[in-house]
Amino acid sequence: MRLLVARCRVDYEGRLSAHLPSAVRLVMIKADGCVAVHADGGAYKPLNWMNAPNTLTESDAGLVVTNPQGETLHITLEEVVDDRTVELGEDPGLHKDGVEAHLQELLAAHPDALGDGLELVRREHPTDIGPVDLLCRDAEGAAVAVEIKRRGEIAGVEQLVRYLERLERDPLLTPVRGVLAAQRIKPQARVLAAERGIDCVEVDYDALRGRASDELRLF
Amino acid sequence: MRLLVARCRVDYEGRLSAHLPSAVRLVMIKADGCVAVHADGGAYKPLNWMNAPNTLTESDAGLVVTNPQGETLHITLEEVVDDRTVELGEDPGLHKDGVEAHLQELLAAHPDALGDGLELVRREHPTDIGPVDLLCRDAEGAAVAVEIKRRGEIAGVEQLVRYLERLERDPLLTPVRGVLAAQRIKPQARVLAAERGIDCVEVDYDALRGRASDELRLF
DNA sequence: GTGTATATCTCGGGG
DNA sequence: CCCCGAGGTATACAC
Repeated sequence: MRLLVARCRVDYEGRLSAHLPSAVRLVMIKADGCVAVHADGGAYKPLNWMNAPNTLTESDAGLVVTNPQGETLHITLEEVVDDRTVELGEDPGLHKDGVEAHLQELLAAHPDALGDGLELVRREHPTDIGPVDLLCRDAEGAAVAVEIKRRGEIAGVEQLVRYLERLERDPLLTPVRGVLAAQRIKPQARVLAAERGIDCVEVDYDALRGRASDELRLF
Repeated sequence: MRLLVARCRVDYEGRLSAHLPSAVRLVMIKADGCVAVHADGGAYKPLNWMNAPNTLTESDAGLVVTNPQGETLHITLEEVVDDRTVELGEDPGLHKDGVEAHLQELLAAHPDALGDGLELVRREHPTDIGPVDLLCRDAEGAAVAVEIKRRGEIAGVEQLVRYLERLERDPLLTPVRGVLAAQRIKPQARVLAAERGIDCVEVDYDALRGRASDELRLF
């Protein structure tokens, strides 16, 4: 990784045009060739960048980065403050826990957390516009489609409505009830869900995980 | 800005849990206090980060960053390879051209690009859930609501459907036709738009800009 | 502050 | 390869 601190101007031409007037900034060039120009603030997003794969040419004037789509990033160097290269090596990568996939696993194992007597029919039940997270049957044998989100927002309700439209057309399933399950559901999503006849269930991730490990302990 | 290159382990606890095993990485600490941990590849997104505002405490063991929401980032330092601080100063900021706002300007000036005989009534026509990008009348005097996107996706169709629901309630407007205008429209968005009776128009940004500059040249 | 819409989104998965 | 969905999305802006 090369860390170049310099007074520079930057111009990007591609999906849009973007220009940075002269200032001192950090130019980070990674081993895979990707380039990012950072100011001393503004979260982790760079002011300007070019992802790999690209071709980088350097001259006294500065850097020109071009990618296969014909986008260009021109970095005009006016004064180099610091320029060093460090060896980082391969990164073993990030391990995440607590994303939607885990919530889906837990709810597939414990569908009754979504309603008494609910039983799983299948996960990722396919429709022609994408898979429904969980398809269940309730105690009366009626079909229940479940959309799972970490955070329940309007988009999640609309997604479930689209699935329900499709599922209702299946004579083996109809009528189909809809359930939006999330760790937190926003008030506006609740309002829209109510209008569309969809039930909302807030799920306690830690409690579910606790149930899962309790059961493991029994065996 | 402080650029710390070190063998480290990183643990984030907050909206999810994320862990990085030991490796050499760049820890970037900006003047506003935000922290980003970068590997030597993978575009501009850091492996782990903590945005400002936060509190940063440092010891021999490493860094602990905490934000007001109670999220924590632990960076355990095992071996410091390099550690330097550079002065960057205030950044004059980025100037952009070619985003959705510009497409809206161009289409407001040339509504007939969306359909023969279309005329603009107003931009950003207000409804109680937000403004419609363009409200037009067609050659027969019927109302047309236009939603403009750089890329037409399902969310854009849903957005337009919500606006149409509201506009239809206005006796001076109803019936209202919907048009989704974008530089590119994805297949799934087309399918949903067709079901909802919404027209799709792909717009050539460069051609529109050419028309605009042609007209300037006439005067 | 919440809510809404955008983004050169990035990133990963599936066909 | 493209399409699609998720994200600790981040960011700007209106209310």
